[in-house]
Amino acid sequence: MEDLKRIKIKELMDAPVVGKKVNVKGWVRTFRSNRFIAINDGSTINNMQAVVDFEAMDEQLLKRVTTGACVSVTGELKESLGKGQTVEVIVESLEILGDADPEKYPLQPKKHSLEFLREIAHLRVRTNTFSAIYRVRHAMIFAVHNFFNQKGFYNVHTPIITGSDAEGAGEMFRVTTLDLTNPPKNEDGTINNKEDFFGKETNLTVSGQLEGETAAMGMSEIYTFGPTFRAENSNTSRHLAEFWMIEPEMAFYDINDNMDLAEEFVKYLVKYALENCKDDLEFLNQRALDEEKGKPQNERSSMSLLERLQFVADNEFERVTYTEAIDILKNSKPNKKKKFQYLIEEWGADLQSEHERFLVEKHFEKPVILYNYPKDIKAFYMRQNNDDKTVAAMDVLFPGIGEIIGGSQREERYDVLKARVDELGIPEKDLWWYLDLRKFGSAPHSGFGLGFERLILFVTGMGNIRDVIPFPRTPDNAEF
RNA sequence: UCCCCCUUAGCUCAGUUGGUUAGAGCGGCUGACUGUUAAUCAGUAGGUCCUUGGUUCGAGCCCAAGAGGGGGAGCCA
Repeated sequence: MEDLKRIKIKELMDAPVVGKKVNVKGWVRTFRSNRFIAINDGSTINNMQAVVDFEAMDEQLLKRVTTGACVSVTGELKESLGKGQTVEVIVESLEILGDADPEKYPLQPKKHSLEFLREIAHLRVRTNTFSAIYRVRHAMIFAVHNFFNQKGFYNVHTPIITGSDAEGAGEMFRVTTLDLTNPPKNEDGTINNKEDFFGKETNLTVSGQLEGETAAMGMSEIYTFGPTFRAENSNTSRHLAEFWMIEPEMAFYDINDNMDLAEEFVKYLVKYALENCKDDLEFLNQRALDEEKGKPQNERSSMSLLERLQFVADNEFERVTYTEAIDILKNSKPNKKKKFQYLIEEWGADLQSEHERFLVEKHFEKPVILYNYPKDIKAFYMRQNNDDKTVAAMDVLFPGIGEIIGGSQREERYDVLKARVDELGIPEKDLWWYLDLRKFGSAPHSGFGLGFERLILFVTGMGNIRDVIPFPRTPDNAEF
């Protein structure tokens, strides 16, 4: 084979130079008519068609061109005679880089269930659906940094191993180097954590917020984007034990500034996807439509994926206080007809997902930001409002997904925060540095957390969060 | 953690009231054809009916326990 530099399929398709000799490497999707090899290299959802003259080629070599095999083809780029593509490579030389035994290779040129593909997560990236999802995921990662960079926010790496167990966002994964079969003990029989690597009990982070706040109290506007770990025994299509979270934290922002930023942020991401992931979103749009064909009419969504994304980009989110939401729910049909599993009786009740869904999907039919929640159902660090009953918390709720963002204005008044910490019995030794922020140059500030995979669920139209991260970690599953 | 559903060929699924040799489509293989688009046509192979135990003359089908998967709830992002 001639020594020709490999070119990506995306490059060839974006700017095809007909008549040029090119080398393409990738994985065989199908080999039709003993003549047409559909090659995909992951640079785009589109395949490059390579045309071989089977009468002039080694039959044994062509036999090895099977679904899943990795090949390198070299030849002239020509306008395609067929209809499905504009250009194709007329193969002069063909090399098999890696065989794939068709009797054993699990992917076939046919539709596979998502459940089956989850079991072969190391190979599912070779399907249109998953490569499309991962390309969109990449675009969203890029867009997150782009958005904040343009706005003058600084990215901060908060620790993944944390020594404070006061974050209160959920069950934590223990990090230890102690010998679990024979751990060092104190005289009273408890484990002696002083012997552990850090000389104390440590865990994987459940949120970078508290550390993020320290950064905001010196750099004004920061954001984190990192892995987050929750050892909750959650078995749903919206929860992962290991996920990625974006947490901006802004000095001098009140709850309204916070909601403005959250809305602007999500809209930016959705618009970015619409503008930069056209091919992939069109494929995912069609995939979702095909999937819905199998569903009864009343379970189908009123808008297609692309329409939904455009709708979110174009329309104001509805902003409703908790108190207003309770009124709406109390007087709603399902509440009066006792259709809710949990009926709304009075102010103070925690909203269940059936209530959130009603507000978002039935009542307003658009994304909703709920804010000013009762303080008793929210975290200790949220700023108490003047009514003495509510805190300046806000949740952004999305159709089909529920809470995509949770945030608040933070309590910046030392006395108020200290009283709340004491009231809840949170040990001050874990939070002394957090309280210090309120002692020295405190400032009103706000922030929120966006669950990255939940955003990807929305943007790709997928239904299960295990399909929008390459290797999902969930209870009882850490395969791969 | 709780509730519900599922597990039959490589994949997606059918399998009647408990009855003789468990089926289809797709995929694989063999051959034909050759400008195809998940190519087409013909033929063909392929089964621990999730596991264990039980009921029965007889279990893919009934019962119990377990494993795996899915949907929903809670928790949350």
